[in-house]
Amino acid sequence: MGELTAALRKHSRKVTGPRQAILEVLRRHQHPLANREIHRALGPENCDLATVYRNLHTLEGMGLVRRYDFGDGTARFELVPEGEEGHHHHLICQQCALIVEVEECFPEELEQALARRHGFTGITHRLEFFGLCPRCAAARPTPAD
Amino acid sequence: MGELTAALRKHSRKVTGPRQAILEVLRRHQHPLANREIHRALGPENCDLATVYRNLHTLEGMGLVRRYDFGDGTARFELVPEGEEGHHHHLICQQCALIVEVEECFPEELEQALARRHGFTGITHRLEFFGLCPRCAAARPTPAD
DNA sequence: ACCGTTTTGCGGCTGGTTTGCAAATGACGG
DNA sequence: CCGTCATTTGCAAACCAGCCGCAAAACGGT
Repeated sequence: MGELTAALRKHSRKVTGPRQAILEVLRRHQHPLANREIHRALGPENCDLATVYRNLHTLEGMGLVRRYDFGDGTARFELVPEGEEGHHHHLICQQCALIVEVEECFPEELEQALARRHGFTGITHRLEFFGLCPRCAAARPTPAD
Repeated sequence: MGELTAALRKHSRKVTGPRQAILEVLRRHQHPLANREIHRALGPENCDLATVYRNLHTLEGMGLVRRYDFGDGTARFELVPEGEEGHHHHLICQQCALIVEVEECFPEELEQALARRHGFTGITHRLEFFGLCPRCAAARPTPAD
């Protein structure tokens, strides 16, 4: 993939096996993946876990990959689609960890107003939704009040 | 404070020194506090760090305390005010960690629509804002593009 | 093919959080 | 006021995601 090569060149980085393999894994999976999961998908034999960590950090810095935090103490990563700019959020099932991508986003004008009111600049936000997916809700009718 | 006692009773929990002390610390501070900070405020002599962790977990489960995640790998806790139901969010300076409470929240109707569309129930969300506070912005004019 | 720079693998280490276990403590009935 | 029993605490060790240093291996441009 030329895009990877180009991005790496621009940062004087090298096109290595692990890097390509990691992006390939992310390309195959459409959900945020944890370092550990990527490592497992690569085959622990082929690449050290530390290398996975380092590369995701690097790729994130180059904007090829986006980091998500679901609050469980594990960072997850998704491939940033071609020319894609804006971020998106997720709806996560608290039971089975099913992840659904969500296009809703916090209203831009509200965010700007908020920033202005407090004099903050360069404002961003982190937003994730949690709930019980249909499958899990069916399997567990009423969670015992 | 009878509310603490009542809540503890309801869960067959005991009213212990550390528990009261922890709530007292949270009552005095209006910002989310990390376990370590609470421990320090208590005087490391008076209560073990592990106890702080355990109690915050317990208190969270009883709804007396609310957990916040600012994405730095450290959980923070705030006292839930009397009869307070709704949560609130925070605006955090990425430079100096200044925390401002914000009343803006993700639009209820959008969240409901989102849940309905995907068949999710019991939906909640986690939302925090990040940016550069006025002080830090002044101290660091242009973050070098 | 050569050389300088970047990466990798490996082991060790950090910092937040949890757990096992024996001793201490709170709740409650007598 | 005291004994009993479940809960809680302190302590230390275990855990876990993530990070670091270093020597060896891989890459890119010549």
